[in-house]
Amino acid sequence: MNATEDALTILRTRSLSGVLEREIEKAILGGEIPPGKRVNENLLATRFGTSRGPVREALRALEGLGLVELIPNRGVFIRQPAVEEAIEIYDVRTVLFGLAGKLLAERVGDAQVARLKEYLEQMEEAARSRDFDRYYPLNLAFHEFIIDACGNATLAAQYRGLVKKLHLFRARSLVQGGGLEVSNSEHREMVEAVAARDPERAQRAHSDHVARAKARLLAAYQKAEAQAPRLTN
Amino acid sequence: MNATEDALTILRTRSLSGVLEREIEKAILGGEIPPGKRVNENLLATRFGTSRGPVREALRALEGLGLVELIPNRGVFIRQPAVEEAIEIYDVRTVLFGLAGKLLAERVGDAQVARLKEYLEQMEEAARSRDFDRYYPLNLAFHEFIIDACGNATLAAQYRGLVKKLHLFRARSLVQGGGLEVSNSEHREMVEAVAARDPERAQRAHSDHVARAKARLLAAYQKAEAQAPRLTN
DNA sequence: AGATTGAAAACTGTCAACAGTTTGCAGAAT
DNA sequence: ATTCTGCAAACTGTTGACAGTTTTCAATCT
Repeated sequence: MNATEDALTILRTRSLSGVLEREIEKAILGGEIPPGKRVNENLLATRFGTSRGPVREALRALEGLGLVELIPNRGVFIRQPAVEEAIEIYDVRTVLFGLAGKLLAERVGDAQVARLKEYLEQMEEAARSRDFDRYYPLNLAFHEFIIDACGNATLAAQYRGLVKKLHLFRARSLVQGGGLEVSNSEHREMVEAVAARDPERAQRAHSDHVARAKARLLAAYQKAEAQAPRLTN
Repeated sequence: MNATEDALTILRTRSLSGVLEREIEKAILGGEIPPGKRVNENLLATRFGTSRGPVREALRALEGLGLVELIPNRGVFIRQPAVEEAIEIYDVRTVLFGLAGKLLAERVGDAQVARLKEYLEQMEEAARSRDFDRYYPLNLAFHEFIIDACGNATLAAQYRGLVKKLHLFRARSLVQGGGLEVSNSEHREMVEAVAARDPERAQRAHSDHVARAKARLLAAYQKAEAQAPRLTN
């Protein structure tokens, strides 16, 4: 039953170019194809065992997501956001995440609050033991949970698109700058505001969290720039 | 010179599928292809004198914009947002436009303030004389100006995408509900806050403006629903 | 040696055709 | 009369090939 069900769902939701889109996106975000580089349609086609048609369709979809850029007669290139664009993205993320916090506080259920507190405790424990490898995926899941639970699919889609673009930022290693404890005290305030069902406070807590992350990124970036100016070219 | 320049720029920025994308988008937003209807690839291809390849690429791009939906083996369908999605979009627009107002207040120049006041006066005049046909494009240009002048291209792209989606909302005639004078007093507060270079006040004024537009839409929608429930199915 | 030119190779843009699926319809069975 | 069945038409998904452009590289010239 499992096998047939799988086959059915696969066939129903297939669309070669759809699969290709996800697969190519994975290759791009995984850094397999370095930013700035041209994407070779033939290479991708042979790699996935298809013709160039579906590959081109997938690339056009990725262009809409802002992950690649299409230059006529030269091909598609992996986009490479400059600092300015990263800042733009952070500003937009700030208000989007704030809205997510507000909406969540308006509709959150007890079970969801429990989940949030669970995440919080696990992250605090990971932070105490300086276990970054454990902290990072928890942090990701925590934010994903909020974005999903706020109940606005439009917001979720836009937010996820921004995060993907941010992954192409060349100095994205700096995005993590800021330390675990600092970030976690902000998480606590977010959860408390949501648990109190206080939309306004939750909105402020959530947007402040991203705004501070932007400030941390900027500080780390300027520091790195001073040490190795070549990074910024 | 004009002709050669035109030809050059056309050739440089060409890409048949890019042109097709804009053209098909125009056909969709213009209501030529009604929401919910399937788009016939062959028809579009013959209409524009191309083969189906570029048409398919353009449709995949439009799918990314959220204007059409792709169902495997059945084709692409014009999306038809429900009220719930329209509400979602308004909520996101609210915070995006608020951010635009804040950013604008932080960076606005005297010339831009003058332009804003110009728009305001023209709109007020049109409102006084109940000239809706003159008011509507002015209102559109006013909002476009703010979105462009705020200096955040990421925000502008997202905002424009949302507005396009809203055009597919079946009861979009209701979007205009609310009256010219009400809306214009809100415009005045927005411009004054920006002119005062008060980011916080500008953010509130701008987001309140969209939030009130959402409320007006909802009121008009529920009223229409009570009169003709079939609209809501 | 370095710059320049020209041809070949590689790659993108587009097309027409074929395979497989869905849809519409006519005829048969109930 | 209505439902079911099976066939035909229409349409989507995908492919391979061809045309035109860009890139690479070697031979030539300064």
